[in-house]
Formats: sequence, C-alpha cells, structure tokens
Amino acid sequence: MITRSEENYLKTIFSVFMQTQNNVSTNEIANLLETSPASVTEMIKKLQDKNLVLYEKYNGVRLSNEGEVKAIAIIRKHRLWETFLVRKLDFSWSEVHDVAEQLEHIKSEKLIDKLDHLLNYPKFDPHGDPIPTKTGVFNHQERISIFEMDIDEEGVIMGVSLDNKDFLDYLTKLKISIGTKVKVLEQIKFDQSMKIEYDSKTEHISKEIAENILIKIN
Amino acid sequence: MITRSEENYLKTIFSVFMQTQNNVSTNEIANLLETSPASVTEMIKKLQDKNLVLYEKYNGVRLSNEGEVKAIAIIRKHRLWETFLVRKLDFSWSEVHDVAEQLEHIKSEKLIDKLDHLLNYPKFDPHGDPIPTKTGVFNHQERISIFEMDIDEEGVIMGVSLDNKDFLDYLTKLKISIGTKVKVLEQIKFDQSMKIEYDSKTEHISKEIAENILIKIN
DNA sequence: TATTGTTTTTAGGTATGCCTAAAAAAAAAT
DNA sequence: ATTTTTTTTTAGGCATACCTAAAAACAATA
Repeated sequence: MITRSEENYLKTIFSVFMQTQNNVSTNEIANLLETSPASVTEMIKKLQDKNLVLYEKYNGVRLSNEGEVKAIAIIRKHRLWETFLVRKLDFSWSEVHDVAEQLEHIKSEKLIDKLDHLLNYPKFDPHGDPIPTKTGVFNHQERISIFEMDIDEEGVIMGVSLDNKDFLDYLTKLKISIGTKVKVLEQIKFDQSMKIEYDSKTEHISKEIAENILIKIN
Repeated sequence: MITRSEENYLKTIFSVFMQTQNNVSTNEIANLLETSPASVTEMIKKLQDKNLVLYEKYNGVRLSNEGEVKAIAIIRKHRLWETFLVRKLDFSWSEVHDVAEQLEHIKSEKLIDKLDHLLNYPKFDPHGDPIPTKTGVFNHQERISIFEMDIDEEGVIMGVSLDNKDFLDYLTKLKISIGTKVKVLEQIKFDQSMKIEYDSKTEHISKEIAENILIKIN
C-alpha cells in the first residue's frame, strides 16, 4: 500500500522532473511540500525501498517506471476531480485545487473510471492541463506563455501555469479564460509588462501574469 | 482539527448509541473498528480532551453535543456520497460502502453543499437510511423488519439494516428494492423463515434476510 | 589548493494511532 | 462472600511522518 504522503512525494517529483528533465533535489522537494530536507531524505529512502524512485545520495532523485505510473495515476485523478468540480458542481477554477488535492487520494479504480465516463472522457482539465488516459497517455499540446509571444502575434489561450487563487480570480475578473483569442500589441521595456488585445478590448498585464498564461503553438 | 481516525470513532459511537441508548463500551467500539480495546481507551481520552465525548472510566462513553454534531455531519457526507455514487456514477447499492467510507472524510463544506444541490437534496440514501440536513435534522421514518410483520400484513420496503455486499447482491437477484410492495404469506415455525409475495410472485426467505429488510409502518 | 558556503544526510526527538502483555476493576458464578 | 471470568485500563513498544541540530559531502571562490 502506498500512503497519502508517499503519493504527494511522487506527484512532486514527477512534476519537477517534467519541467527540468533533471534529477530532483532534496531541497526543492522540501520547499514544494513545505517540509524539511531531512524529512525528504528519509521519505526518499522509503520510496527507494518500494522501488518507486531511483536515488543516489547527494545526487537527487527521479521516478522509476513504476513510480511514474503511480504519479500519472494521481495526476489523472486530480485533474478529473477538478473537471468534475467545475463542470458538475459549479466550482470556479480558482476553488478546485484544495479539494482535488484531497480527492486525488481516494482509492477506487471503478470510481475514477465512472467519473471519466460521466465527464465524457475529458482531455484537459479546467486549467488547460492534459488529463492522462487510464493507460497513462498524455494528450500533449505545445504551449508557450504570452510573455514569450512576439509583438502582433496572435494565439488562443490553452491554459495557465500557475494554480494560485488570486491569480485565477484576477483572470476571471479580466474575463480571460481558456479559448480566448489574444494578440500582443506592445511590450514595455521598463517592467516587461505587456499590452494585449482580446474580445475587442485592450488590457495591460504584468510580466508575471503574462508568464503564467499559456497559448497554443502551431 | 479532527483526524480521520477520530471521525471514525465518533461515527461508531453515534450509531451504537442510536440503537441502544446506552453508553458505548470499549469492547464494542474495538470490535466494530477492528482494533484493540487498549487503543480505544487511548483514543477516547483524546476525544474527551477535545470535548467530543463524555467518558467515565469503566463506564463506557457517549458523545457530547459537539461530538454529535460532528458525527451527524460525517453521516450526512457518507450518505450523500452513496447517493451520488448510485445515482450519478451507476454504482450498485452493494458497491458504494467502501468508497463512501473514504469520501466521507473529505473536508469541504462547499463540496458537500454543492453535492446536496446536484442530487436535489435527497432525504434518503440508496439503502433507505435518512440523510440528515445541513443543520443536523434527520427525516425520521418508523420502520420494522419483515420478520416482525404478521401473517397477511402488507408493507412497502423502505430500506435495509445491513450494509453487506452478499446480502445486497442477493436482494438485487431477488429483484427486491426500495419501494417494492410485500405481503407476508406464511411463517415457518421450524426455522422461522418466511414466505412472502411481491410483484405477483412468491419467494421464500430466511429469518436473517427477513430481519434485515425494513418496511414502513403507519 | 584551501577555504568558505550551501546542500544533503545522519542522529536523536515528537505526536499519532496502532499493538501486546500485565494489572486493575467490574461482573458473574460458585 | 469469595472465587473466577470478563472487561477495561495502564505500561511499554512500534511504524509513520514529521522536526531540529550537527555532521558530512559537495560546490564555489579566493
């Protein structure tokens, strides 16, 4: 049996590795899970004993194949629950994270299959992140942030890279959501903020906002 | 913060007290929770420190008002989740227990309110047990078992008093469900089994089955 | 290369929720 | 009323998942 805590470690290691493609450091895991480096070392050893991670002292950690399967299953559950909360229970996209964080640990294969069916096998969650299939396949969509777009370039918003309530609430206030068509009008040198156009209006967004809104590429 | 384990103790104490109206013994809790009496004593002390139970050494335990509110909230969650699983995810009534046992511990008032709304504020769960309202009010329905009925007496099935997979699967096989009208035809002295009539057919059921099917009274 | 600074690990503790075995209290039987 | 049996509690341990402080390893810089 895999514990809730172990599941959280696997999820964290998976998502950092996805971004960096490098072994994940003890410190980084400790920061993300808001725990001490010492606790992380201890837990990693436990995960190693269970063949869920590959670990060498002082050299970070990565998931084993088995660990990756488990991590993807948790991510699948998290994203399906988020989709359920938004679509069926009228949660806003800024409210779903904490609840999904709990629901993702419920153990029942049947439950998650039925949920998937109820939602009609969604490919993306409310934040635009891909929902892996039962067999662990991600529907990958190349995305870049608005910050990386060129002047006059256009794109369609496909997701966000930050799951923070204030950020998401602000986007809602700006009426920016998945599917919105945007065009970059100007980039201000001084603070790297940007002027963008969408829904026939212009808005001025900070660098931090621009960096965390993702648009489709190709 | 109340832990998952504490919640399970409260739930158990509540349901035993409901049936017996007496202080609940250490041993009984231990049996129901499949733990040792020593662990129960220890936990009860912790619950006492949190003012969730009233406890005197060697004299059993009962819930405080605060503990009862908490217990009812958990039962509400459990029964709403069971209703959701059956109505929305096509679980059979024999499959819901274990999953609901996990889901009942999810902490989110909003989640449960929304679920209640989605299900249109159900008053009874799939086993015919009342679902307390948000304010803790039970919709009480007087029920007796088929075993307690007299010969030629008729009634409508309102629920079951046993949440056991084999039992519920057998009822499904017999096409006995909530709402079914039944009439007692005969009671066999020897083994106290019964002949009953429903849906224009007769069936022969054991004492144990008859005891666990509940019909409406008055 | 030696020193300084950072990261990681080890060592030793804590709270939770279990356990077994033994002691104490209560209940039942003689 | 005393003995026996049952129930409950206490005492001492164990695993999980955290912690802090100190030691060890690694990385960066003079």
